Amino acid sequence: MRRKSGDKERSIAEAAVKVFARDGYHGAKITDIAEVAGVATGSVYLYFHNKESILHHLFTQLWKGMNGALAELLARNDLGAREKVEELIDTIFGLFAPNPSLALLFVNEQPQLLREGSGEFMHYYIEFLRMGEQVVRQGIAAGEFDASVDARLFTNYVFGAIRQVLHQWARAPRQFPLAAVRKEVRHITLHGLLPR
Amino acid sequence: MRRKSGDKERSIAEAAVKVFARDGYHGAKITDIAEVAGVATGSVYLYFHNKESILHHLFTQLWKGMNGALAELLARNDLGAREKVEELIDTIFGLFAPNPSLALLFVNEQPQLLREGSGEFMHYYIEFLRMGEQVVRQGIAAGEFDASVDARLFTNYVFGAIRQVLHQWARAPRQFPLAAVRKEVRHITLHGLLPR
Amino acid sequence: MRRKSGDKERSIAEAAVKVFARDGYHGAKITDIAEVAGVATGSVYLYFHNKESILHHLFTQLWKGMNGALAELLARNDLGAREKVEELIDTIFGLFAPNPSLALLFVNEQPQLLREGSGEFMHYYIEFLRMGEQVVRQGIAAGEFDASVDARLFTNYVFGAIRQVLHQWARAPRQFPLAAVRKEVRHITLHGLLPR
Amino acid sequence: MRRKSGDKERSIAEAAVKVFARDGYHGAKITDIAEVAGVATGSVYLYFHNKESILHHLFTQLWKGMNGALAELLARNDLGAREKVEELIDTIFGLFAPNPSLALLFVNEQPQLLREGSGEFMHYYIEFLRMGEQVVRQGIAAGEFDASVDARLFTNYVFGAIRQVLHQWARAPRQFPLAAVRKEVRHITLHGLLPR
DNA sequence: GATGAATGAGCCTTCATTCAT
DNA sequence: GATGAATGAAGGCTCATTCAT
Repeated sequence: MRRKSGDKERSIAEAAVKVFARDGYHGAKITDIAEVAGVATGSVYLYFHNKESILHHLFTQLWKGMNGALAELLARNDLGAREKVEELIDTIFGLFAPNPSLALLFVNEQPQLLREGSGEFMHYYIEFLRMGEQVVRQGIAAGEFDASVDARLFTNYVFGAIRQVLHQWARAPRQFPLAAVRKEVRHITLHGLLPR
Repeated sequence: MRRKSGDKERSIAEAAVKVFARDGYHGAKITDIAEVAGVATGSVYLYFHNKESILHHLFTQLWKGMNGALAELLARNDLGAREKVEELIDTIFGLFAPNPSLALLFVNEQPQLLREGSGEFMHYYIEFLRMGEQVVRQGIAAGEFDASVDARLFTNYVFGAIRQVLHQWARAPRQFPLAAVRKEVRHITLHGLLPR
Repeated sequence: MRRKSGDKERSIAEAAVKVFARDGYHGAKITDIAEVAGVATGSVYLYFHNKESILHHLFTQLWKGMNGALAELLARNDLGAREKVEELIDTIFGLFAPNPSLALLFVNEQPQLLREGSGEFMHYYIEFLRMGEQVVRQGIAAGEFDASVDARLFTNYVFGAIRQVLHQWARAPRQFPLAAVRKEVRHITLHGLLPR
Repeated sequence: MRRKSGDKERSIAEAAVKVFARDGYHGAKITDIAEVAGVATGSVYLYFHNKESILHHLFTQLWKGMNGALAELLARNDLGAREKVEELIDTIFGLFAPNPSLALLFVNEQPQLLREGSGEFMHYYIEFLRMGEQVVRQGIAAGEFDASVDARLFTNYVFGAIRQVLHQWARAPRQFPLAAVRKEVRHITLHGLLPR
């Protein structure tokens, strides 16, 4: 059985993750991506409109996934707000765990993409944050969370924290074992630095 | 003859902050930096060896400042660990407050620079994190902080959180008034999400 | 797909000979070479690493040819030393005859290249001179040549003489018809200025 | 006593000889010449119109000297044609002997200058060759030289030969001691390669 | 006159994108 | 669809020249 053409698109996308992570978006050459993907340079343009659209495709995929996971979580009635937060942290880590390159890409290039402020992924990103805020608000309303916390700011705060920690892990997976990191993050997020 | 003026170097550096923040390092053109600085293109090269060295200069300055502030804080005997943490957060915000562009530059380009893993600023950056850890450890030893916290991870966590929050502020200073943000960050960092 | 054609490399090389001869190496613009070659600017870099390597390529080719011709000559048993010298002079002229631009390039740029003292062509150049000396020494040993002549110096002397004469010819082929020049050079080289 | 301003012009010219010889005309930077001359960059332009004119000045001086020496020689009645040729060779070597850099400059840059075909020095250069031819013709007429020699070509031939030999000497004065070289050149020029 | 900082035109080179095969 | 050679726009950097001091 021959590979379907969808496979080629996927292999280009996967190659792009690696090369973008390794060389940075601007340092990455289309030719290198094609080589890693095992296709000809020109073939990249059969599946993607241009270099930028590859990056956007990756971020759209990524944020669609994060968004979907959070949406699912939000809908569950069997979990309290705190459990949802814990679950969300686990989900995010789980999403990146198999692919450190993806984490590096995510950490390194997201700021640049935000500068432009456009792209399909923005939709998912913004909604993701909004849903995050909602969880916090629900928790506050239910008395589970500290009422003095600003939901929007807190969401950003945690989001940035997790990104940095993911970055450390992706750069040196041995020094920062993911299981430990994940647990620690949950704890800090919930309890802060002061002792109970 | 005309004397080489420190003013000109500074104005180029300041222009670079603006243009790098606006267009990103790779999108920034030396010609634009020169224009914003009010000098000729070639003059940039009287003060900086090349484009990259401008960026490194800015980050070195930045981290020297952060590092110095933290070193000073660390040396003070009149403050407890918690007060030091609070003070540090204030200091960082204070450092960026007058210059949102600097915050954007800092957030956008630092990941790229870390990928290379070299540069004078790295020294200050690494020591900065190390000193951060030390404050946390002192606090734990003094019983001020939760002993179950991992100092290194926590420092990274907070660092990432602050970066993200700064980013939000720099992109929309009105929506995220700095004073409020700063206070909130102190609170979350210390108490976490759960109510006391 | 389009196949990388040896023709294109050759046409770039030939264009480079013309443009280098006309404008000098430093005055020559890659864009002009590409234009003369009938290719796009960027195509030059598909076949050559950079401007300098084009020049080196040309000189390597040139000296490989000169070297090969002399090596062949040296190996022949059917010729005496005097005949070899005569033949060599003819060969050199024959090599440049179809291409005055090549002679100009050779005369104008060789000194600059020697200043650097590196490059693949140096190997062939040095060996060429060494073989020239050897012919002279053989002639002396066989009693064909004046024993008081210093082989090394003589080789350089004649080499310089021929270069200058070639230069004159290349600048004004009409005024210095090659056949006459060639004959005259043979005569002077062997007999000098004084009458027999 | 203060240095006269003529000194400054001379020191720039001398510096230019060194720097041009070392780096080549195109590789030489005005700033470097100024530095070697011990003056400010801008001062160079008080004495020379531009970079090219420095080179032309040097070559004009050089050829004026060569020209003058030959003119003097030509006018002497006490010497035969052969003695004049010998004397001329000695004169040329004598002119460069104290300054190898000048010889390098002369050898390396003359071809480039001839490409342009203009400049005051051309006048002296052409007349120099013409006088050289005249000596040869006088010698032929007097029965001192081989009548079958073409005066013009011979002059060029010898000129090129001497240039190359000078080049070798200037690059490695030890390996090619000037006195020996000079004597050898006289011999070859007069007698050629064949034994008497 | 002297200085050297400032200028800006110019060119080599890269690489995203195209297109003949 | 697939290929990879070909394209050419764009920009970092140099350095001869100028000019304010």
